[in-house]
Amino acid sequence: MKDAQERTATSPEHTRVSDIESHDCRAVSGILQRIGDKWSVLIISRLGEGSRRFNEIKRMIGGISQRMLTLTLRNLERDGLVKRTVTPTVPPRVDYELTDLGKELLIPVQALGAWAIEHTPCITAARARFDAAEAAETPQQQRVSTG
Amino acid sequence: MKDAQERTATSPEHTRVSDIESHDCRAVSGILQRIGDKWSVLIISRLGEGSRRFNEIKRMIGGISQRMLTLTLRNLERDGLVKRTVTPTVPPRVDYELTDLGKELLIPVQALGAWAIEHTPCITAARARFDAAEAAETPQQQRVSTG
DNA sequence: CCGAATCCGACTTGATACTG
DNA sequence: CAGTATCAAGTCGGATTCGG
Repeated sequence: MKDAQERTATSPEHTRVSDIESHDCRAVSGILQRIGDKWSVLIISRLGEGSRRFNEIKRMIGGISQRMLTLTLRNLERDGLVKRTVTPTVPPRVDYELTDLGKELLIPVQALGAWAIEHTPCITAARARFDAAEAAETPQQQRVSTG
Repeated sequence: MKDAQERTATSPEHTRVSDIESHDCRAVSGILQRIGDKWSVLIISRLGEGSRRFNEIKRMIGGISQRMLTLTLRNLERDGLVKRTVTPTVPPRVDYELTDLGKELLIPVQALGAWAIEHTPCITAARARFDAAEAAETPQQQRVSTG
């Protein structure tokens, strides 16, 4: 509780940016930032296969630190997306699994995932094209004319 | 180009985290971080209605700085999601619109958006519950037992 | 009107060490 | 095994300023 930086940073007072028209989009944006935070989707996907233990998840993902795993898991739990079950045995055991809400989220997330997998080559190609074009014109021009 | 910090930060060499099984998930994660970066979804949504000018988007979203709008738009353009059209008139005019790829992305994004709008109350409630429970046990205990 | 460049604060992420 | 605490670095985002 010292830093108070690890929780959600959505300022409740700052929500009224301009008008009511954007409240839908902000909701979407908020969800996307929660699940788009680099680890959440990976975890949710793994958990979609079934209940998993802490280090099991850690091992499956590979590259995540305990800190980030704990943090992400707690945020997910906080949002009611995953359920945490502790078994106070001598070697402590904690299992995580998706809640019904989490399982529902899995559906649109996987849809997006399917899109991503299908179109990643397109995006990669687009980036290559863009970078090439940028590199070709930067030395002398801004971004207009040339042809 | 001084800082070179504004472009994508996905390390190409670091992609091989552990094994091949996670390559799908990392693709999803990558896409999610692109579109989950606080402004992309808002912009894509607005652009889904049709072609828009720079300050038009800025005004519609409200709360975004030129810097972020420019940056986000360029990243989106780089990924082949939006098309940029300049009209070199005396007051410069630049229009942005979704490409076909962008329009396709709009579909799963809107699905996720629908989910978000529908379940935001659930999540908010879950958060409230979690925070209340946390506040009730933190003063003396960690996260186990209590009852 | 569109956008680039700079400065700077805040949040995020990670490495490491320590506890139960 | 599971989780916390601390510290350092990297990235993001915003205000401001300047140019076409």
